[in-house]
Amino acid sequence: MAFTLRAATTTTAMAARAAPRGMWRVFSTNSPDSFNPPPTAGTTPGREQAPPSTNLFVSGLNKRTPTEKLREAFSQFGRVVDARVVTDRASGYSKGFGFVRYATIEEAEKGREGMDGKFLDGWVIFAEYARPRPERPPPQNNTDNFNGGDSYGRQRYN
DNA sequence: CCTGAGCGA
Repeated sequence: MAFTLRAATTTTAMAARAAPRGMWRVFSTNSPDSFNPPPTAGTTPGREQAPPSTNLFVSGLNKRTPTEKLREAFSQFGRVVDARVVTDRASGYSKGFGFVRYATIEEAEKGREGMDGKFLDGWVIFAEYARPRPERPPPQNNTDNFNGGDSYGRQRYN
């Protein structure tokens, strides 16, 4: 009577290393009893979404995801005119988010609905409309910037 | 080389 010693193989954590850590942040958004939505604070300036445009803001990117990877990922839903992963100019590393510009707003909408919440390089990405932003930092001390001296950007406050 | 909310040189 000899029992075959079958070692309880270490079948632990077999998928724990197959997914990045940021993956679980999506599933950990449950509040047991702390369900208290602020009744008086329904609008948070800054967190609101931007109006539909051809420009998309993609966040949640893997910091190692290159621009071309972002482009070809969004190209499945439309014609990407321009794609860019924002990288820090000082170090050159990605900041974890980027921008994708489609040819039309229709394609941008399909791309947003098609890529929002999807996986890219093992990370759940979020796609939303990018806010209109000045191509240049806010006016500070432009003493020689009257109205016709736009030598850097084309967008002005008029 | 970084590990995570975020809107770009």
